[in-house]
Amino acid sequence: MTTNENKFQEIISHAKEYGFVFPSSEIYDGLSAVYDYGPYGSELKKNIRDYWWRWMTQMNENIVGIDAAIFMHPTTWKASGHVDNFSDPMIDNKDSNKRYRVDHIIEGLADTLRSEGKETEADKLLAEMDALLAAEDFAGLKDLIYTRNIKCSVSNTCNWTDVRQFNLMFSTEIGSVAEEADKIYLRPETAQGIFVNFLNVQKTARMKIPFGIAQTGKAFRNEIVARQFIFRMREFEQMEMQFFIRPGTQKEWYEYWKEARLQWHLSLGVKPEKYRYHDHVKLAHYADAALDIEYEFPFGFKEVEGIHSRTDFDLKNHQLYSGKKMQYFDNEINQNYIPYVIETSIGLDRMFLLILSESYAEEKWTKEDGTADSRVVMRIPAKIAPLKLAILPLTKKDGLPDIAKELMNQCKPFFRCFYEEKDTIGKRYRRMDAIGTPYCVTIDHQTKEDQTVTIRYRDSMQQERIPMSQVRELVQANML
RNA sequence: GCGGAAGUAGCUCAAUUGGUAGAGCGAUAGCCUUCCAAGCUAUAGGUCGCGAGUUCGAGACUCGUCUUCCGCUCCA
Repeated sequence: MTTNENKFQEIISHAKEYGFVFPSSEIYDGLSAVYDYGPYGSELKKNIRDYWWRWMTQMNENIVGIDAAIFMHPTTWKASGHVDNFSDPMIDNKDSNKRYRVDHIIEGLADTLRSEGKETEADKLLAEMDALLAAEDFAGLKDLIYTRNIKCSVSNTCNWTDVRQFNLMFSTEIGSVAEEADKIYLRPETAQGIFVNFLNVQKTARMKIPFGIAQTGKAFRNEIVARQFIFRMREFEQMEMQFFIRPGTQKEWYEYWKEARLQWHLSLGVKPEKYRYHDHVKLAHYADAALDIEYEFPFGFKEVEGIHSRTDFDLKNHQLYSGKKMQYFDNEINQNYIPYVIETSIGLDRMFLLILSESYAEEKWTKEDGTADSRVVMRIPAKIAPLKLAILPLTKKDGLPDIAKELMNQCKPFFRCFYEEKDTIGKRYRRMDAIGTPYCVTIDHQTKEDQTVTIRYRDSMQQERIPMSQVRELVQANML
């Protein structure tokens, strides 16, 4: 465990030192739990996003993409249930100025009762609380806290404020005059942008059920605690796909996407034993089945992607709130219905962290002359590596840089290349290992005679001589 | 949010009892022309996280504050 924690620290340091991830606004001491992606990080993130996008849309003829706005009509979030469910009643103690979730302090009392053997009393208390929460009876909740004499653990007093709703959605005002009616939210999930466009997409792209709509984009949640580097951030990017299906077929499609999405992860060469499914016991308000695909991060198994069977909850509610029919006419069975939905939702930032965790390695070995040698290598899969190819003239004399630049010009329209003539060749290889460049090509004096170059492979450190004319094809062949 | 720890150059760390802020690595430029880091020369880079206080004098002591990490908490 200790070594894993160290490894996590090393990954974070490495990410900063080599231009993958910086703390946001670092010159102002940073902004808590907000991060910026650097030169190599932004490339890697883009490549992960593109790889997902191609796999979802290009490789599935029945899935199309959209790019919806972050701002949405306020009613969207009433229909989706976020206004009611994405928030928790809170209460503040006036003496200590501490804020608590109401259900937590009441559950705390129930636990105390249980530990005193008063099981039935504890159950009765929780039942009472659930009824009040369901009825949104905030005054009743406050009474409950007072009559049970629940005290603040800091000030040890009962001097409470009223119970208030604390929303986990970020809000802002649209328009230059701040009025209640103009209050809008930053989307807490990208999914709703897909649901409200269901009819537009289905009609314009002439989609037939079953079909999917994919989208990537930023979402915002005002988490009480955001931690663990880029794992839990208040601003994050999702890659989501909503798959619309005939009601009653949700079980089989749920199973299908559960398996298909794991295959996507494995296609990046991640070891299968690092993944596991985690079925949700407590289901969210919209779901009739849900699971997480978890990855073993240095800090334990954590969710990377969620597969949710969302039923017709979202479309049905948008139909209710908007008054627009969110229906599909199915020719095969000659019926109108509101489609059911299977959602696959993956956190791009989490996937990024997964790739860093999986790729980062420190290697040590003994050289032929008996001295120790080592390197830090990022074994990032070639298809998503920030740089694909480094082109290195062995020396900067004898016209070698000219040949190298010629190869550079041949390759750079097709993939990201990097040119470097500074320092010894070994040092340049190490630098490329540290940012995960899968291929290095060296131009030497022999190149001038027979047009061959040395290609060096990052993972094996093996090298071989190939004709310079084959470099582009070789790299491209390994990018898919 | 609570508790604990930490913050000095890009990184890792020094600086005696409170007395002029240093090294290695890295970076940049040049030399060398070398197929797996750590050869030579030079240069740049720091209001010691920030703000007060004590003191003739603070990187060091005191208080506050910010940030990060760990644990708890939270987590659609």
